[in-house]
Parts: sequence; C-alpha cells; structure tokens
Amino acid sequence: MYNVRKDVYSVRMTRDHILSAAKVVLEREGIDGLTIRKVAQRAELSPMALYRHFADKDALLNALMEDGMSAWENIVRSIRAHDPLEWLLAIADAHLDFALTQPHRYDAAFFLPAPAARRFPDDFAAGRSPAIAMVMARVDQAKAEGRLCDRPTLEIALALVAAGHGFVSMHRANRFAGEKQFKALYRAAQRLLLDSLKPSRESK
Amino acid sequence: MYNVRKDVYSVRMTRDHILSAAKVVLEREGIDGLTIRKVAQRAELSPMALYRHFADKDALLNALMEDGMSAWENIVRSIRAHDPLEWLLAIADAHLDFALTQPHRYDAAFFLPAPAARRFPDDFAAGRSPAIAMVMARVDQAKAEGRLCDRPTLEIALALVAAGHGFVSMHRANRFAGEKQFKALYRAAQRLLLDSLKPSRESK
DNA sequence: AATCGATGTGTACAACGTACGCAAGGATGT
DNA sequence: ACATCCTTGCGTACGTTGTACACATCGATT
Repeated sequence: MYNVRKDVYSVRMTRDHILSAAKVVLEREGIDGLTIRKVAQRAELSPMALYRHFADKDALLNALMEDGMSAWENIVRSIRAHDPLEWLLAIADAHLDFALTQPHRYDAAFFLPAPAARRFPDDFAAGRSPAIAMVMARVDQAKAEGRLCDRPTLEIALALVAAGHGFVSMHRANRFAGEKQFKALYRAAQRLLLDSLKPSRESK
Repeated sequence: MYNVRKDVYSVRMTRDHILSAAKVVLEREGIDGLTIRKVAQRAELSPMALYRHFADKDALLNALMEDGMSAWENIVRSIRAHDPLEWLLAIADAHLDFALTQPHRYDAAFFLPAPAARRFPDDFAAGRSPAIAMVMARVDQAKAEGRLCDRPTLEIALALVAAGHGFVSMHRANRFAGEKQFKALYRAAQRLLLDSLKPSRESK
C-alpha cells in the first residue's frame, strides 16, 4: 500500500535514507510543503516508519536545518579571496546567491528554530556558529591590517550578517518590488556597510 | 453548537469584530497557533461564517499583517526626538521593543508575506512603505546637516532597518544565547552602524 | 529451532482549511 | 401587510495533516 522497498530490511542506513528523501522534498516543495507523508513516500516507507528514526516532525526539520547550515558553512569555507575585505565582499555575494539559488535550503538553514535545549550558557555567544566564526576571523585580520574600524569583532561580524539576512527575510516576505530590486539593494547596502566600517581617516 | 451570539444579526461590524477576535488569538497563540476555528470561537461565530468576510485564511492573515504594520507605523510616528541622529537611535530601540513586547504582532507585521499582487511596478521601490519613508526623511535631514555620509538615502535607511530585522529574525530562530545577549548585541550593532555611517572626517 | 530487540506497517483519531447547500435576518417594493 | 431578494450565518462533509497504538516481521543470538 505504501509502495514499500523490498530490498534490505535495512542496515541502519535508514536515517540517512530518510534524510535524503526529506532533502529532495524540501528542495521541491519548500518547508511548508514538506509533510511526513511526502517524505515517507519518497523514501518508500510508510509514514510511521519515520518515527523510528526521528522523534517527531520537528526533529526531522531540525536535521534539515543542520544540513542546510553545514551546506552554508561549506560555501563559506570555499571562498578563496586572499584579501580580507574582498573576502567579506565575497561572502556577502555568496549569501545572496545561496538565498536565491537554494531558497528552501536557505530557509531551513536560517529560519528554522534551533532546538531551545541547544542554546548556549548565556553570557557566551552567537559567535559559536562556525560560519560566524569564519567571518570574525576575517574581520580580525582586516582590523589587524588597520583596514576596518576598531570595534568589537563580534559586533562587526554580526552587523554584516544580520543586515544580509534581514534583506533576505524582507525579500521572502515580498517586501521588494521584485528579485531585481532586491538584489540591487542588497548589494548596494552591503557595500555601503563595508565601506562605512573602514577606519575613519582622521585617526592617522 | 458553536455558542453563537444572539444579539444583532449584524450590521456590517462583523469584519472588524472577527478581526478583533483574530488579534486576540494572534497575541495569545502566535501565528502558527492561529486557526480559523479558534478565531471563530472567540468571535462567537461558526467557522464558516468567517468566509463571508475573508476569502480564505491567507486573507485574514493579510489583514493581521496590515494591522501589525500600522501599529508599527504609529509607534514610529510617535517618536519625539528632535535631533535626527537621536531619532534614528530611538527608532532602533523602538524596533527592539516592539519585537520583544509584542512578538506575535511583530511577526505578523514583518514576517507574513505581502500578497504578491501588491508588489510594486518593479524599478520602483521598497521605500514605499510609510515606515521606511519616515526613516528616509530623518536620514535626509541628517545628511543635510552633514552628519551622515553622502550615500543614497534609501540604501542607508534600508541597511539600518534590515540589520535590525535580521537580528530579530535570528533571535526568533533561537540563534542567540538568550534574550539578554540578543538585546545587548542588537543595541551594540545598531550604535556601531549609526556611528560608522557618519561622514568620514577627512573630507573637511 | 526458539527467542528477542530493532524496525516497519495499518488503523485510527483529532485538528485543520474549506466546498457546498441550506436557513434565516434585514431591506425593499408593493 | 406581504412577497421578494440579497446578505450573512450554519451544519455537514471531505481531504490532509501529525502521530498514538497495537501488531507484524526481520536479523541476530542463543
């Protein structure tokens, strides 16, 4: 009835198998279009079979969030610019590209809530995400070269990232006149911010 | 069966009546917790009665989006700072306050998608929202006084707003260590950006 | 061959959005 | 006063969703 797979009765590869199916469904239908039943069908399993591997739908969504986030981290890691300011420009462009070319994966990575339990001790930090850490490293480097203003690294990094994500968030909510306008304003704003965060020339 | 109101069989106040009920449900249960049935119950109407006044659930959500947005516009309008830079700081704080004290209303205002039909001609502009327009007016004023860098007004305004919204968006997705950290970083980043957007002193 | 834990299935239920047809109120014209 | 009609509300019903629960079946272990 559920078009069940007859091959192996499974060797613990099932969780990954389900996750792949979920990624396909996510890519095609978006977060809201992803249902347990659709994932099950694509995985050739009965809907209830998923519950042996994920506590509930939220757990599955959380796995997709982590997958999306690690895809994003790989993109960030692969940026090759030597100059730290160029690197920061490149990551801004990569962010935009990720949001536009893999929209549902982006949504999973950035919009799905992290499980509350996973939150950090409290006086310590959003700078825990590997992606933010990589940005911070470049900000530090630029600061060391005297090419960014002398402000807390975390604040600079987060301001840039939050601005980018804010733009995407507004775009998702249909707040721009179209993708064209969104792209143009996104890029202009990122360049503006990066420029503005350079040290004031008076100090020399 | 649905605990119906026996009073007036209605004098066209019903749409507003439903909307009020929806606002209460939104405030208590959030966007995801809002269902047609719950709104109907609170309005003392049958679920199907709502469909005489709203085409579907999305139409109701859209009304809530507009309500939230106009609440936000009123907040912005009521900011009293004379100095444009102080005004821009005040709106940043008001944004944070709105997000924290009326979270579900904020979500409705900023996260719910605008109906696609309502999008603008295309080369023209996100600066159409009254809230953005008010920010732009102050940015212009500050620029005229030589107290902000000479960059396109829309870009400056959007960079500030998008950064703020991006922070909120990340907070909603549980990306900070807690509300305390979120508030601190939000404020620090907004001050950093506002500082950075001042004109470079070399130009004098 | 008997047992057992891990994995998969089928059925069932409550909650959801909403299509459809009908009923009942208020307004209007006579 | 009555008949007409439009507006508004209701009840029922269907398909879809997440998932609780009881049962079945596999592979491994004894």
